Amino acid sequence: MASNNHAQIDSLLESHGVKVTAIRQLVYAALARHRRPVSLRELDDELDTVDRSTIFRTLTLLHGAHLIHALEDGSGVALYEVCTSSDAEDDDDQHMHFYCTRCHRTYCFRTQPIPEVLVPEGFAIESVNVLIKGVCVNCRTQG
Amino acid sequence: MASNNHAQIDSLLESHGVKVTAIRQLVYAALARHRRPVSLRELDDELDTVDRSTIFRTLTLLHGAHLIHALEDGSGVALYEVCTSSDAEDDDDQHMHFYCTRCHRTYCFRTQPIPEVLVPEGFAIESVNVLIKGVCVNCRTQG
DNA sequence: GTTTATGCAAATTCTTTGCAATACT
DNA sequence: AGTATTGCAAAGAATTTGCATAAAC
Repeated sequence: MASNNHAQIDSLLESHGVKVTAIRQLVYAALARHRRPVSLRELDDELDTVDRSTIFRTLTLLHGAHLIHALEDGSGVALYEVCTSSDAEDDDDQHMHFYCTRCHRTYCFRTQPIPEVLVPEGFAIESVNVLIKGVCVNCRTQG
Repeated sequence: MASNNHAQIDSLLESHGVKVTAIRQLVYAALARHRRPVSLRELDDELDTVDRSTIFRTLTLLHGAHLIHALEDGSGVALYEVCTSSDAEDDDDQHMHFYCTRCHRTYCFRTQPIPEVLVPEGFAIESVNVLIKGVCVNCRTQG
């Protein structure tokens, strides 16, 4: 279980050119605690000492520094998730996401790698997102 | 070029249990004209005789009837696109989308099929969306 | 005449920014 | 002092809903 401590987080931020502040530690740690994509609202509910706009700006900063990923699950809200690869420049820690249309929860499927995709000549790929929608196992057994 | 005429659209809607109205014909025809995902705003700009909330409700209806797909391109707005398979229940007309982070245009890549994905036991797949982000050929050559 | 569809207006939600105050170096 | 960060408030943008009118059956 690789729950980052603050020293680890500090060096991670610094190595990506992000100056360390208490709030940035908090936001990153909160993102790392979750093992799934979380929304700005969730983070704000969780970090009630920190203003939402500050969290938003922190997320934008971390995203620009390739420390976190941003994605959407089809519900219209942006979700954020820590990058797990050591060097996040190459987005090789991408994995699939599953959005349950019944309970509106988003799962990470890390068991299967994102397949290689081919694009026409001249197009440059920066990232690949795979979003599966359906009904999760909990909703199927309970529903 | 399979530009649906109104008779074709009518039977398509009816076969999916959607009652035909003039506005539904207009909305579906507009979606079919575009060969790419379009936003509610674009449709509203285009169909200036129709109210935006009516278009929204029509899109919701068509989506529920599996006549159109809904997707996001990472910009935060919902995009809609006609289903191309005859029987849209099985989403076998899914294709990849490419979002240019520079010009914010979304392309459809129909050349390569969506790869099969594996999900854990008990999860039911309804649809698979693949969103590639990067820089398109126009922006790369012009920029 | 009853049900359905539509337009208008406004509520809601989420994202983003301006600006003053605070903290840091 | 000067720069960067944060909080507060509010602007913007998109989605969604309530309700009255109009159309369809």
